[in-house]
Amino acid sequence: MRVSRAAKAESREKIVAAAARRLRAVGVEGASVADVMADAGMTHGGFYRHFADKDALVAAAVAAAFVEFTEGLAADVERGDPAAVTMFIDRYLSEGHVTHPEFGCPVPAAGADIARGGPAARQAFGAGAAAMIDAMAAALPGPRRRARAWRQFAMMAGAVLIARASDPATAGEVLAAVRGDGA
Amino acid sequence: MRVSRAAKAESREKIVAAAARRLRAVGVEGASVADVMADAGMTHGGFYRHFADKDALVAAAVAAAFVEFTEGLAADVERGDPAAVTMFIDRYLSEGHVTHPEFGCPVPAAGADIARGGPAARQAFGAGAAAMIDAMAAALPGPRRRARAWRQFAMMAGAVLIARASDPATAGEVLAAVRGDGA
DNA sequence: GCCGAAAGATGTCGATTATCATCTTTTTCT
DNA sequence: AGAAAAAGATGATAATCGACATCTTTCGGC
Repeated sequence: MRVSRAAKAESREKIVAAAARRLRAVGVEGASVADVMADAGMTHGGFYRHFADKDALVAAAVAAAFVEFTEGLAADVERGDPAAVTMFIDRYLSEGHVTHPEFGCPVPAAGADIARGGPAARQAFGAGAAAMIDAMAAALPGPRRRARAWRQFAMMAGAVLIARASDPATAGEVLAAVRGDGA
Repeated sequence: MRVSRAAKAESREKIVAAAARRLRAVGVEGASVADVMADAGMTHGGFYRHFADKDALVAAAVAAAFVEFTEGLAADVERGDPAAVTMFIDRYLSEGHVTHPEFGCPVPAAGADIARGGPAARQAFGAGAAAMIDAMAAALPGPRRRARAWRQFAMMAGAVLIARASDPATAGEVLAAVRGDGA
């Protein structure tokens, strides 16, 4: 059952979107090819018409996850909203982000998995993170914006990672400490 | 071939130490029971004489990994070394730590895996992280030590995670930015 | 309109893994 | 000392997963 060019492109997008979500929810190894294809509304058979192997899918999914998660920030920055970074920080440290990694930042959700993977995924990961820093730095006032954006972002990613992996009391403590930082 | 009580305790320690290392190197799912037992110098058969299931091993290994990684810091703090935190930070952000997760901090190496695991592992993770913050805060001058320790630690963990998962250029940028922070 | 090509379905295969069963051998308790 | 218990070795099992083969059906080039 061959489909049109447009339908194939649509299929690929569905696969990548499904992988981007499932990858953040259950990790790279937990996101089986068959499960991702089922989420995309297909069977596992057609997978290798779109990707050479699972590594290629992971790389594409990481890139898509960064774009999806950064959309809001990028739009606010583009509009010149002076509260763009503050709103992004609040969202990042929100309870919703901690409890729903499948729609969240790829760094705490899949960073360690990507670190163990191939260079293609790491390239996509680094590019996605750098793009996010571009947006943050553009909306930040004062000097040394880029270094300050990296530090702020690293702190948020670490806090969400610790909060997700800890008991509720410890999670609350680290989130409160990082939320309290006015920088 | 039954062994003595002392030998059993020694076996258990070897299993936990091997799991703590392998868990940080290849992740929870990558660290198979058989591999861990082989690292400990045994076959997979005796595993369930020590642990109810793999989750129990992971919880014990996470606790051991925190203790092992925090040993140096805790000793320096105990001795009253004023540079204890500074030395810990330098070690945390060193190239050796980035490239050798098997001996490093459990947060960037296994945090996401623990977040997806059972409550026993999360309890051990939170307790280990809190103990690390105890040591840092005790050696930090000034007010609000505990919150500042959490922020510093979250930033370091996030930076190492990003560095490991990114291309070399991006990794160098985030590490330089976080190293440059005098706090 | 025809024919080669290919997207996706169905099925399979080898490898891996957590867990359990059994057996041997040595320890520990009485 | 003798008997029961158990640590660890060996082996097996059911489930899972990545990857590939094959088949069907439709698309795209002529």
